Amino acid sequence: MTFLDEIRQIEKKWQKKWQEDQIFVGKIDNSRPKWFITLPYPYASGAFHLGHARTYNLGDVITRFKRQRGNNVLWPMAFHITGTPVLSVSWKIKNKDEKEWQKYRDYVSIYENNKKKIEETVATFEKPENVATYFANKIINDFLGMGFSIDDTKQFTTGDLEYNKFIEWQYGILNEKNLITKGSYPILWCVNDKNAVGEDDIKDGDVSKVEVNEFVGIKFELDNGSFLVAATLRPETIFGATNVWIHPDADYEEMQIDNELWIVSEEAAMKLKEQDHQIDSLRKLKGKELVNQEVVVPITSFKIPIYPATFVDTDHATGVVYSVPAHAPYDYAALADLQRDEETIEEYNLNRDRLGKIKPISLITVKGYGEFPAVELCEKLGVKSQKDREKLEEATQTIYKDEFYSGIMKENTGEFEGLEVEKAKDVVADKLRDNNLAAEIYETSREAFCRCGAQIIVAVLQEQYFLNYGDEKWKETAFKALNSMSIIPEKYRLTFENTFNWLDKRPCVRKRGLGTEFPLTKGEGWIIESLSDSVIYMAFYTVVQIIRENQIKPEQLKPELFDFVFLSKGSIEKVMESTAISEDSINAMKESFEYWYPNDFRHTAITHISNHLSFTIFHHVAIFPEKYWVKAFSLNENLINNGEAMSKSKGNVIPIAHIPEKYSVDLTRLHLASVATADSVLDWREAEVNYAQQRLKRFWEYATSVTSVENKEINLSFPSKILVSSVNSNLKKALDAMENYNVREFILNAFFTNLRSIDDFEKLAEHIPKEETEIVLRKVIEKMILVMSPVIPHLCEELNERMGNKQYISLVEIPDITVSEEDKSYALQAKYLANLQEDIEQVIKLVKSIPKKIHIYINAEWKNKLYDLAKRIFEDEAVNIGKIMVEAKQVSELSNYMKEVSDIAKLMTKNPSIFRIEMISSSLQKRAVDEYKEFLSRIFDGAEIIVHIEDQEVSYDPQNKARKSRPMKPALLLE
RNA sequence: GCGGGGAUUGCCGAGUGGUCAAAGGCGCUGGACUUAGGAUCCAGUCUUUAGUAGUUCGGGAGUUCGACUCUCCCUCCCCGCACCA
Repeated sequence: MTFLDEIRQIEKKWQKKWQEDQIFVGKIDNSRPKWFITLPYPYASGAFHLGHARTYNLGDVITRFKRQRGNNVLWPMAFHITGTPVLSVSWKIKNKDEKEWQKYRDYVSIYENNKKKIEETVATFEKPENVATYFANKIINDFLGMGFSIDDTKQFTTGDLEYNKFIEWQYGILNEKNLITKGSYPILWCVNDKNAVGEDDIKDGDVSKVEVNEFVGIKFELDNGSFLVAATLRPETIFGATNVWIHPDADYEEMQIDNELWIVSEEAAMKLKEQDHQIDSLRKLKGKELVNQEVVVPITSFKIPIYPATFVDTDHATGVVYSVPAHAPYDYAALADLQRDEETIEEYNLNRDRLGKIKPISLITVKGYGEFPAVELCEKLGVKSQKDREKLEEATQTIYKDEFYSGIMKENTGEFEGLEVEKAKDVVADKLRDNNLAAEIYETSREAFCRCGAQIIVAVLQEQYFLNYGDEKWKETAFKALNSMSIIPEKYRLTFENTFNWLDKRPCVRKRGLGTEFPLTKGEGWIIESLSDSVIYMAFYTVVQIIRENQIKPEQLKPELFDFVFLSKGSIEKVMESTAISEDSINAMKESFEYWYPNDFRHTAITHISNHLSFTIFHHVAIFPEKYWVKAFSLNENLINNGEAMSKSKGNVIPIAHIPEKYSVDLTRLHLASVATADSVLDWREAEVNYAQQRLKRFWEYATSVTSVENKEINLSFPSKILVSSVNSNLKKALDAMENYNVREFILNAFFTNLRSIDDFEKLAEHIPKEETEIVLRKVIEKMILVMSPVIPHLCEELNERMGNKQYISLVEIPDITVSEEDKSYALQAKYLANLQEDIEQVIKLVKSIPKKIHIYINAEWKNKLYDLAKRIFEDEAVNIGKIMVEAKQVSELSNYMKEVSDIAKLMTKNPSIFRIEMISSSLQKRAVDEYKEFLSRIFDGAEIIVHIEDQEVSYDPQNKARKSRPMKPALLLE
């Protein structure tokens, strides 16, 4: 059996045991500090992959660590199913959307081999609840299969009726506190379904995003008093309008709109009906009927003609365009076309003279362009006519950008002169609107179609409800909460602050998707938006189990119950009376909430900062008193696979369900948590996983070789002491790292560095009695498995059991580790010897001959004194030889060596870091070398090792090397 | 554009004021084991040298006794920008 096969069995064995004994179920225990961690509940619309595993794995390592440091831990899990994705999946499955079917066949085949079964399962997804149930089950199993120490007894989904009641309560409070406001709001809309659409519902919506664009519809008055409405993204160019373009062959419509008469294209009329206007169609007309009429330009009051142009798209905005040939490439091209198009001039009987006199009107100065940017660019790109769409698009984009960011309004724009285009745009639009010369018109950013085939337009919803995150007091309190929270890593705090500042009104209800009905508009079909229903649900974990166990019905979950349980408002008698829930149940809920809350730690991926996590803070401060605000957010970056983002199309997605067989759980856990810091992108590379596997295997081999060794106290030899001390200080460093939730650092010290210490020790093993090496190894391994069990819990449980312990190591407390002076000294000695060995090796390499004798000259103790002196006086100032000399002269041990002192001082000026090292005394250096002599001799092919101390025991020094010795750096002579 | 993050030795990546020529991995070179190894283990991997010294951490300037680490400018790269989970 291979190593991986062996540990895979072990992993399954322990997961089963943990489950059977329910060891991770959170229960109230007042004897220990509680610690309530949450990770966002998964959205159950598909299988989870390695990227998710990274986040949850980090959460588990931290959770297990906290648990083993004496905390009473609760880590529950629920599932998110509200919102549109699940619904959209069902819809597509039902409608036999082949792409979606294949996607879900792929998902199901992660868990299922039988083809027939796969088809059957996917077929059930035509019901949204089946999608959610199926994947919720799979995901929790995936998680348990990763050994995550989740309490799975407090599960719920956001579709549960009990949860809906909880959300209703929450929105009731938000409404009472006036944090919900009303207004109109533009959204993408399917004309067939009469419903809002999301990215999922739009054809190729995932490939090319569709956005809502806000146009300014400018009203050009006709002689008869009705308005020809031209839509633009650039209202500031109104001063350069030379004429209006109409598609001569297209259909237009005259209509009564909000007490005015407008003429727009037929398509536009249809769209405007959805944009919060009262509309009565009066008559249809062809574009050509308008040609040659005149209109009045708002603000300037110029009279300009209406001309025909075929580039006009009646399905885009209003189908009416005003021409600004100086700054709009299309307009310039169309004008040029028309001016030389005799046939059209004849056909519409255009006034040649007037047409010929139309010249571009420049109104914006832009860096890098002359008077007429559009003319310039058209010539540069070789635009021949208005049919050169591609070139014209490019030119339009370029000019739009350049003028937007660096354009300045010219003197012919009157009061707007000198304004930057970026600002003028809004100011001009405001002026037009204020004078009733313009209206908002919305259009999609590209032509888009719903999956049902119908066109997608922009509709304006009235009576839309918003969460008013812009509310000053709310924001202020949220900042207060943020400031008192831990953000881990701290560097993400700034992102939160930016998000807070930017947050404003946010629509919180929608007409589609699963979710809780909005309590303020019962019966109107408004659903609470699914990010807005997921912000304080951590509180629900604390009571859901009690609700279920006592068979409390959803309708009993009235607001006054939650008021009492969560906010201590009202009296229990009244709550009992109105809800008919028993006193015990109510008290149990209250006790549980008050015990577990607040949420001490919430860990997730950084993508949630700008929405979910920020909302969580906002809603907590709105609902709960300060003592229940979330205490800490911890974040991690994404995961990529061999340098590339994981994606279905690349076929490089690794599902969590495949991890145990493909790698092994503990191997994956170890590698995920140690290969990158939380705040950097983790690149999953097979070669590196392989390395982790080798190290894990090595650890396993060391560990299993000593599980049956009897643990008894013996006298330790020097190498054993070094091992024990370094492992101890490594573990101490590991625990310190965890104080800051630095998991990578933790594992590097607790595992990889320790393993290396053991490797080093093993090299010396043949000089040590076998019994001693085994006992020492066992002692060390025992400590390691305890500290490492949060990371590789399965292997540690197994080793723990093999060592004869009955208790789950996952529940054994990791004690504080102290590093004694002795430990420190051994660590320094070990380092000293390692450096010494390296130095010798280096010299050997250079001389390219094998020495018979190696003389080691250890420095005289006064040099240590000198280093100490320098350390003291030059803490943060430049090394000054004079000062050293003056100070040294006053120290009796140094005053005899002033010549040498000055030599070393020179060295110190050159390299001020040499004296900042940690040192051991020369006698300790000697002792260490003596202890190590035998081993040194062995690695250097039996060379004789002769130790000297400068000024004391120098029996042989033909090259006067002893003088060159420095603390921690003995001089060498090889012969 | 705004906001955030980043640029490290052949590659991937640690490191955030002094034991830094800079962890670890990969790759490469040599060795061990070997009549096989794409397996495993050991060693080496900027230049130079009896353990020294020199030049390096996107480019430029500055702060400091001292900078890969701090400040400013420049160049390039990545991510987010809302109603979507």
